[in-house]
Amino acid sequence: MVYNKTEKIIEKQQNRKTRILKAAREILEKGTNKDTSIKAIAKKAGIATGTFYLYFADKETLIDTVVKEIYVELLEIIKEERSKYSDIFDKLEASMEICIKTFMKEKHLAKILLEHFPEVNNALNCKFTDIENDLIRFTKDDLYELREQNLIPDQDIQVSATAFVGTFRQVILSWINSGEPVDYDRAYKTLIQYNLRGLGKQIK
Amino acid sequence: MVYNKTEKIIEKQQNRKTRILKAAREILEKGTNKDTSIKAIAKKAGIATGTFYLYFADKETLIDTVVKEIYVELLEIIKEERSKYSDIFDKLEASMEICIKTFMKEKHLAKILLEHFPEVNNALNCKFTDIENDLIRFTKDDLYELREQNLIPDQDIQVSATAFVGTFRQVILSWINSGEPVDYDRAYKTLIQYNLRGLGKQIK
DNA sequence: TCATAAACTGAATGCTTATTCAGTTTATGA
DNA sequence: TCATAAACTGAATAAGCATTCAGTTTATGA
Repeated sequence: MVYNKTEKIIEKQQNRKTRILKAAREILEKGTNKDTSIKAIAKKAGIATGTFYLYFADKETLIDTVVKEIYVELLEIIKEERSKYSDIFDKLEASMEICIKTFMKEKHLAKILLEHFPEVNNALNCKFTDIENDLIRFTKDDLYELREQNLIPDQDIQVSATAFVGTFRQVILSWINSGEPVDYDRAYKTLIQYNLRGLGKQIK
Repeated sequence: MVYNKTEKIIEKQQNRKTRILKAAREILEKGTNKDTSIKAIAKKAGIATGTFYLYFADKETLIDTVVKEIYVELLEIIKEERSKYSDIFDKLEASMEICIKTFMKEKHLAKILLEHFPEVNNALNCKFTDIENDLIRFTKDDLYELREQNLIPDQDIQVSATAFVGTFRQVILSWINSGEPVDYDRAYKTLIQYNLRGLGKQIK
C-alpha cells in the first residue's frame, strides 16, 4: 500500500531542501577553509549525511542548483533595473551599476559565482555555458542595437561583450580578495567609464 | 664517507628535473581528463612516483615552479616586445598583440596560466599575488605615465589596469574553450581597440 | 674490485571524502 | 491502535591520491 504525503510533510521536506541549499551557500561562500564536504553541509543544515541523498542525487547536482539559483537571482535583479531605462547606454550603465552594487553588498554571491563556478566551468566542463552566456548575451543584444543605430563603431560584438564581462570578473574579484578600493566612488566610475569608452560611446 | 657527484650525474639529474617539469606542463595543459596525479606526471616523465620526491618537496612546489616558469617566460616575451617602442600607447599595443599571439600560438601557456593558476589564486591563496600583479603592474606603470602626460583622462589606475587584464583573461579563455573567432583579425583588433578606448586614448 | 653512499623504485600507508545501506524512527490510514 | 510505508541516521564502504619507506640498483673512489 502506498501512503500519501500530508501537507505538513510536504512543507517540512521543502523546508529541508531549502535549508540544505542555504547551508550549501553559507559553506561555499567562505572559500578559505575549503571544507565543503557533504558532511559539513549536512551538519550545517541539521541533517544526517545520508539524508542529504534523499534530497539531491549527488554533490554535483547540489552545486549546480546553488549556482543556477544565484545566477537567476542576479539576472532578475539586472533585468528589473534595466527595465527602468529606454536608452541603451542607460540600460548598460544601469546593468553595470546594479551588478557592482549587488556583488559588493552580497559578497557571497560574487564569491560563489566568480570563484567556485569558474573552477567548474574552466575545466572545459561546459555544463554552465548557457547560464554564463546569459550575461554575455545580455550585453551582446545591447551592442547589436547600438551598432545598428551607429552609436558605437564597427567591432566584433562577441569579443566586446566578452571583454565587458571580463572587466567585471577581474575587478570585482580583486575587490573581494584584496580589499575594496579606498575611493569607492572613483573606482566604480572608472570601471563603468572604461567599458562605455571601450565600446566606443561618443561623449557628447 | 661522502661521495661527490660526477658531471655526468649532475647533468642527468638536471635533465630529469627538466623532464618532470615538461611532463607536468603537458599534463596540466589538457584540463579535460583531470588526472594530474603525481603518479601520472612521474609516468610521463619516465620515473617512479617515489623518485619525484627526490626532485620536488611536494606537488604544490611543482605546480608553483611550473606556473612561475611560464609567467617569467611570458613576461620576458612582453618585455622584449615593449622595448622596441618608445611611445607608451605603442608599448601597450605591442604588449597586447604579443600577449594574444603568444597565448594563441602556445595554448598550453594560456591553459595553465588562465585555468589552473586562477584556481589556486582564487581560493584566497595569495601565494602568487606577486607574480599575478606583475601583469597588472606593467600596465599600471604605463597608465601612470600616460596620465602624467595628460594623454588619458583622470581615472583609478588600479581599476583600469585590472579591467585591462580582465578583458584578456575572459576573451582568450573563451577562444580556447569555445573555439577561436571566425574573423581572427577583426576579433583581435576589437580587443585591442576596446582597451585603448577604455583607457581613454584620444583618436587623433 | 669492493664497501658503501646515493639514487631509485613502486607497493603500502594514511587521509580525505562521496556515497551507500542496514538498522531505527516517524508517518499514514485502515 | 497497529501494520507497514516512508523518511531518516551515521557508521561503514570505497575510491582517489599525495606521500613514505624498506628494499633494490647504480655510482663513487680507495
